[in-house]
Amino acid sequence: MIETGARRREIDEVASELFHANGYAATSVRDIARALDIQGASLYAHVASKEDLLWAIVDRSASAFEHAADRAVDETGDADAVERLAALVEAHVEVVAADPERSSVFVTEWRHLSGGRRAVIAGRRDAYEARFRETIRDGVAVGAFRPTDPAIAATFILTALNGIATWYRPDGRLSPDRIADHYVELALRSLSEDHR
Amino acid sequence: MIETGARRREIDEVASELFHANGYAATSVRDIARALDIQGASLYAHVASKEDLLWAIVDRSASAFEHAADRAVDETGDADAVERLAALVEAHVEVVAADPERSSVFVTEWRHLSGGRRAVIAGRRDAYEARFRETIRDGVAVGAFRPTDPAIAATFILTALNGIATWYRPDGRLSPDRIADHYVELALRSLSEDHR
DNA sequence: TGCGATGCCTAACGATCGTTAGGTAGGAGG
DNA sequence: CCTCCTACCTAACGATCGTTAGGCATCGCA
Repeated sequence: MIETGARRREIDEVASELFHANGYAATSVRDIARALDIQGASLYAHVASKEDLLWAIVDRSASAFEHAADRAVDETGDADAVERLAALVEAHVEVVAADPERSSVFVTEWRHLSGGRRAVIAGRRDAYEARFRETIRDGVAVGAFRPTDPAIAATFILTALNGIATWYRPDGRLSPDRIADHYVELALRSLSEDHR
Repeated sequence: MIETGARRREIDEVASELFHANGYAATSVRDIARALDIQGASLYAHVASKEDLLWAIVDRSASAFEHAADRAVDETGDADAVERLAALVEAHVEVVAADPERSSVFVTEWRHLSGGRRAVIAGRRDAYEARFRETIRDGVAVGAFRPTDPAIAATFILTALNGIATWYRPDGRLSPDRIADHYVELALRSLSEDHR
């Protein structure tokens, strides 16, 4: 029975911030408790283990990316691969900007999950990456993108996208919209046909 | 007096592997010692502290990137911005491929350095990123690249490049040369003028 | 008025952390 | 032969780790 109350959500948020700032392994349960002005042991009234905290953050973030990609693909209908890739990139940027801490924890800390959970996340990441890869493959097939290795191109674009989570701050110079516009442009052009 | 003997180099290498695989904070001194078949305390005959180990790895990796970029820029002479950016990207890929563990530790674990050292590395990273940024700015100025925000473009390209360190394995499907070729192509096209 | 949640407390557990102290075995060089 | 040096050992330090046990106050609701 997973707790989902208001207090639990506060705990998740604080944990996200600290895991983002210092990393999962370097953040102690007592660090999280101190940020909430309670004792370390008191956290265990809400959480079964430290790893469960990480799991809650990573699982929710993975779902956010998946749902955003679902929505993006649905909305573009059966448009061409170029538009679908643009929608995927835009959706990804929006998810990151909506919660950069959680997203960055998802991207960088999921390896600290143990065993089965790590495998589950690895699978979901692969599936998510496959959407980009296959959209690129489709675009190459119909001549919308230049002939290139879809796996390399997808990894290139996705690692660039994930990098946003590590540097984006809501109070920074760039609005999420501007970032999304630029990244869509950079990603699409990196696959564009003519050049020079 | 910094030790540079053969044994110390083995220790650095083992530490690189473990910091890459599990992260700095999640790797104990005794983990490193076990991989060397010695006792944890014995490491302190070679190293002053765990953080000094991280520092040695990060400092050497930073120098590798800096020297490679120096060489790349020297060799292209006063060629145009397009060629200089291509040389920078290629050099970066080569450094990563030459020692992926060390590079990935450099990219992901430098925040665990304390105080002054972290600031030093932050500065060197900024300076390195500035080379990309200014090359892009030059290219935009002379019309070799489309008009775009050089800071965003540089970050886009560099985070994609750094991502290589996390997934590249020497025994993988892709040779360093092929990766470099593809990444140069992707990076240059992302900045190219005409499109569609 | 009583009752069960809810939310936090103190105290403590065994394990593990980075690190220090002090000692020993073996090889190189005078 | 003696001495220094390198490389490692055992033992232990105080701190901190994740986690458990058991108790106490406050609240909504019957």
